[in-house]
Amino acid sequence: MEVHKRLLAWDAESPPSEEMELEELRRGPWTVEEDIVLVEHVTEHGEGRWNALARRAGLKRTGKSCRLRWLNYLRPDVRRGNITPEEHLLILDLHSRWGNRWSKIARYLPGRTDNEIKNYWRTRVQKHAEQRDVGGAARRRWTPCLPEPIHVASCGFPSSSYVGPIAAPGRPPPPYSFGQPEQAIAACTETAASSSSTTSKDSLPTTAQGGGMIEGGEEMLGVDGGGGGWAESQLPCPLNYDELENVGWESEDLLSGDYLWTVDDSWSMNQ
DNA sequence: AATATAATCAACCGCCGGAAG
DNA sequence: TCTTCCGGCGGTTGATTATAT
Repeated sequence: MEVHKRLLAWDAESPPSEEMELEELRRGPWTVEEDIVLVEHVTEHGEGRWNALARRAGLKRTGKSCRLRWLNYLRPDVRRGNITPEEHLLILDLHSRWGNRWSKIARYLPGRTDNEIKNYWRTRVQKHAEQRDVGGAARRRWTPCLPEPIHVASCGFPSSSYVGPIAAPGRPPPPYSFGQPEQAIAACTETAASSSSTTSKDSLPTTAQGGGMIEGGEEMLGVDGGGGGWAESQLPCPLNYDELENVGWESEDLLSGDYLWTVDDSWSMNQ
């Protein structure tokens, strides 16, 4: 709020010149110089009012472009590097609930941007899905299958309605480690509550859990997720990834998607 | 070593909703 | 109440890099 006031005052102090308005906007990759200017101005004046910021900074960029550059690249807390197995599973899980709500999903992955997650999904996850599924039907179905194995892996027990397979053939089942589910749920709820602008609109229906979602695969991949899902207050227990590794579930297995796909394949065979 | 192909990622575009005038 | 502006979001594109032939 304070920042906003400061920006308003800042904007009023020096209105944009006519020449600047007429100048051509730059597009394409950002230069180091532009980055420095943007970082300095955001540091000094704070985020928001991106159009004004772009003008004041003398950047020949749109406000949108500045915002995007800051959020996706220049922001100090942005995390770079490979997606970890934990993040991978979390992305799969959250996507199964909310569909392509990338910004929403990104809130649960500190330091990751919606753009990064979106790219990750399209290039790694979706690609893998296409390779594994030539027919298309299974692709639409696979995502809703994921929450339960993840739920089991992280919480140690299946949800009540789940009837699908848990363990991949030739593998030990994921560990059943009860831990403290109350704490986990509380932690998740807290996270959900602290995420900005969470409205009832964003919380998907709570009717279906686990196996109940399998039938609704088609809708699940659409924007806004469609049918079944969980409310945010029903987010998963934090993934107990260490325990997965302790019983022979390697990071590579999870990241390669083989386990996840095997789950889907097994489920398909049961039908 | 050169070329083709695939994978990755930064950036842009268009739409939508909310705030302000 | 209507209009305009701006920020946010998801989808898409295009450039760059990596890998295969």
